[in-house]
Amino acid sequence: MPEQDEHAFLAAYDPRAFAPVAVTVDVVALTLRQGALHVLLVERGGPPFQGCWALPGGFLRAGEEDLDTAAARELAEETGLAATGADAAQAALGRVHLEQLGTYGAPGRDPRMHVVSVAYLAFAPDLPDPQAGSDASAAAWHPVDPLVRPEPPLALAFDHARILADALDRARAKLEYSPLATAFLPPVFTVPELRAVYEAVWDDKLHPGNFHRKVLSVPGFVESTGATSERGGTRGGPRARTYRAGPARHLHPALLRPESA
Amino acid sequence: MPEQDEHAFLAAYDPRAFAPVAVTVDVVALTLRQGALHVLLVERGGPPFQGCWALPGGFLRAGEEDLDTAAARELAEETGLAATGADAAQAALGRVHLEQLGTYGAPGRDPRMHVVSVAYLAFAPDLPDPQAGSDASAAAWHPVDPLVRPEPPLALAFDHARILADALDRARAKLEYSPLATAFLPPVFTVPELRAVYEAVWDDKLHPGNFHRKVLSVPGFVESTGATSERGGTRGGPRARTYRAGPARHLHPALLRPESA
DNA sequence: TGAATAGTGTCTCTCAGACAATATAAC
DNA sequence: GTTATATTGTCTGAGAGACACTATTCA
Repeated sequence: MPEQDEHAFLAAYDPRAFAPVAVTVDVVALTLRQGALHVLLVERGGPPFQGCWALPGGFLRAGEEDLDTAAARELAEETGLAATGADAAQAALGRVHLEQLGTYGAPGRDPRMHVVSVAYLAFAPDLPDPQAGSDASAAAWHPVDPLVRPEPPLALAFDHARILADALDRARAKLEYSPLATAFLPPVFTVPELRAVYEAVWDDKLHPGNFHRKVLSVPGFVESTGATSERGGTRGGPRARTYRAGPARHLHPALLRPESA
Repeated sequence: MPEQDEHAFLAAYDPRAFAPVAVTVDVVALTLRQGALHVLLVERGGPPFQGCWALPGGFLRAGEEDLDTAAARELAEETGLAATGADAAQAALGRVHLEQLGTYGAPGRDPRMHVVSVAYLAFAPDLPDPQAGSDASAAAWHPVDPLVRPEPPLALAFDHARILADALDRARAKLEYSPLATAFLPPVFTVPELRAVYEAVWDDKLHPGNFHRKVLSVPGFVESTGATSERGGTRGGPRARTYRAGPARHLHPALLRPESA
């Protein structure tokens, strides 16, 4: 029997006879701050990649938790919001949308051992800065834009730049056919605020009039509250009507991205 | 320090101190046979779920291979096509489209230990039956339709019924905006054959005239060969022109599913 | 008062789908 | 010949995008 086949034979019947594999869960948490897309990063305290920024994440608690649970736990821990106990922070975390992005398992992606990372994508409303003193004392929200340039001024650890790029692709695509843009906003919002989300994620200007008509024409996307915003725009203009997220899980018809050739 | 926190502390610094996690790669291989969608299943030779049918898969070779590589290896092994060495089989395998579907890691999904499975989705042209005598002597193509009924006559092992359902959702969605329907067909095909793929996967009748015009209007979807098929339809009709898959990776505009409300 | 913005109206172009028509090949 | 199918043509309605217009609010 060739060595390769014997290798496979043993592995198929006793995984413990094999080199160990570690499973981690990493989270790409996206939020909007001052109109710009931000991602949550933590600074690594030890090698490898000491001093580099990385996506928050950690090892799966084997035998205890599902992948989704682990992702939610990591996000709560690293934002420091779980520790504060503040009602507002808890409520904000409760509205976070979390979904699986993909799994990365190239043998050399972690120099210490073979690590398989399950990446999650989180859409969050504007969350406060992570609290100092928690596990995530070296965590902060970073603007996404400089991180994805050809010459990023800040190199991410491991293959996290690739994971971030995949996350942005997914986020941009999801805005087209799902109502997840509302996950970036408070429970009550205006159509211009919703348009700002699309413009920030797609990095493109949208036609205000056409966007407004299109959003209201999609069944179940938004529901009117009957009220209007407290103030008009910062540079003038009438008060906008306010809306809540509607029950639709898919947008029909979709809001297609301009120039998406 | 509470026990839970100490647990996390140890896990963060030495995964080997933790309960082990196994990583497997499972493949949902879909093909068309006699106009119906089929999935590749293997019969389990030992407990748990002895005698049940399951998706082909196996343990990741830690330190040796990437997830994509493992999925391709499993598919080749379990179809038995890798072992035959037949040129036609090799060529068929080379045209298979393989993409990551998702990762499943609930603690109880395998009764023996915590197993995290990375599921892959494969679109294949009509492949021959798996060869007896190989590792996959108990492998066979099964029609998908009975497996997804409310009362399936054949219960799949583990959570593989759920994985199969997710795979079908993904496949149906991907036909809309990607040219992957051509992955179910030989290199040269006709528009009616392509329509048969859509009808089988979507389980719906499409309007022949409109489908034909729509396919030809999407830039880069198909390229004319200039030739026509050898024979007309089995029940009459003129010979159809033949086409190759074009260079487009995304369909613009998309081929929307009927009634996709 | 002036500038910017919310929201609506209108027009055009594209595309999806229904239906019809013609030519070709199996039986 | 009869029937089924491939392919093209035509019509209608929905929706996307461009542009224009009015009303409202900030500075």
